[in-house]
Amino acid sequence: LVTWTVMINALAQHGHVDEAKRVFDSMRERDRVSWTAMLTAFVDNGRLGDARNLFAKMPERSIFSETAMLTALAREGLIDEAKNLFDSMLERDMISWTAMLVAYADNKMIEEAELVFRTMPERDLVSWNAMLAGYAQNGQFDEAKRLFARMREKNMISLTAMASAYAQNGDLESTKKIFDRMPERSLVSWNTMLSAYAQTGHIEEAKALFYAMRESNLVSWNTMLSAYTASGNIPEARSLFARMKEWDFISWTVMLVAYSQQGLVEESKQVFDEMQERDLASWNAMLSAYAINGHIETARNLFGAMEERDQISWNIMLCAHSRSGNLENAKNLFDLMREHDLVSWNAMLSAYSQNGHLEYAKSIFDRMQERD
RNA sequence: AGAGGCACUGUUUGCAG
Repeated sequence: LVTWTVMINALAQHGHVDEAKRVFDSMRERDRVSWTAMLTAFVDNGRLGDARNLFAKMPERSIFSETAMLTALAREGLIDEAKNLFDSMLERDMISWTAMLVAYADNKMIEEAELVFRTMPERDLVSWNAMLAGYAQNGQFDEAKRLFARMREKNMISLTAMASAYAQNGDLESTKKIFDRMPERSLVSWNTMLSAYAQTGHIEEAKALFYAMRESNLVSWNTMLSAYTASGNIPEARSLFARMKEWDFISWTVMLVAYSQQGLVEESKQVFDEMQERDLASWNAMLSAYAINGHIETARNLFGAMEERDQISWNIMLCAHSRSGNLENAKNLFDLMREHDLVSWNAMLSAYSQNGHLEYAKSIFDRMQERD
């Protein structure tokens, strides 16, 4: 039984989910461990539907399978379902509480995450790290710093998370200070340092670090790629892109955006067309390429052709109309949107002000729930 | 002896910077 379960894990880790499922189906007996192993096999390979079916069919749930399912739901943005599952759990341990914390943080619900962190019965280093990363990833830099200062125990992950928060804030010096003082560094830590150089335009340092790294992965290559594109160095970016062994959505999108930022929409479109598969962010990037380069009609058509749209897609169109002073279109879009975030409100604010409706702009401003 | 939680890269936010 154990051997078979190990097999499922191994197969799933190499992306052979269907093989894993065949092994699972052929097992004479299964225990809770093998059920959970199969569940995470689906989850790790992005098969939420299968994971749900399996979860529904499980003879007995355990805290393991429930936590795994909770995380899977949250990663798909199904935070309400994740919360319901959490509430229905018969027992919860530190891991499931932390999973719930992360579920909120991943869905940008930082206050809820905070509440979980404060109310959970006990916290270990992972919980602290999760809260720290939650702050950092949601742009709550001061909160991150404060929490970091309060931590009585820190490991490599805590240090890397804090370094990353500094990097995001453009504070190269502090990032480097943490990095240099780290007792041990993982590839992720190195990538974080690389990213700090990239974001602050220190190309030479980025390059030196990149080539000095003992090992590198796709994230390192993508980061180096964005170091070049962020500084407008398309030729170097192209050459690096050509030397890459593998590419993911991010690599392609970085190139697409680079062209768009130089006003080279045709080149962006070429990149887009060369992509074998596209995710929503790459569609949005293409949409934005048209929108910010004055091809609003083309953007509109693309928007209409998209199978899936998120808040960002809508904002791109809204901002395009707002920028071009088309108040009516902006307003229509705004009314059609399900949700309005800061970006959408700002776009409307700017549209009204541009058209001389200052008082109305003021009234929008007063109605905004969040401001920055 | 086998299963669940944490860190790194891309897409939207102005006539100011």
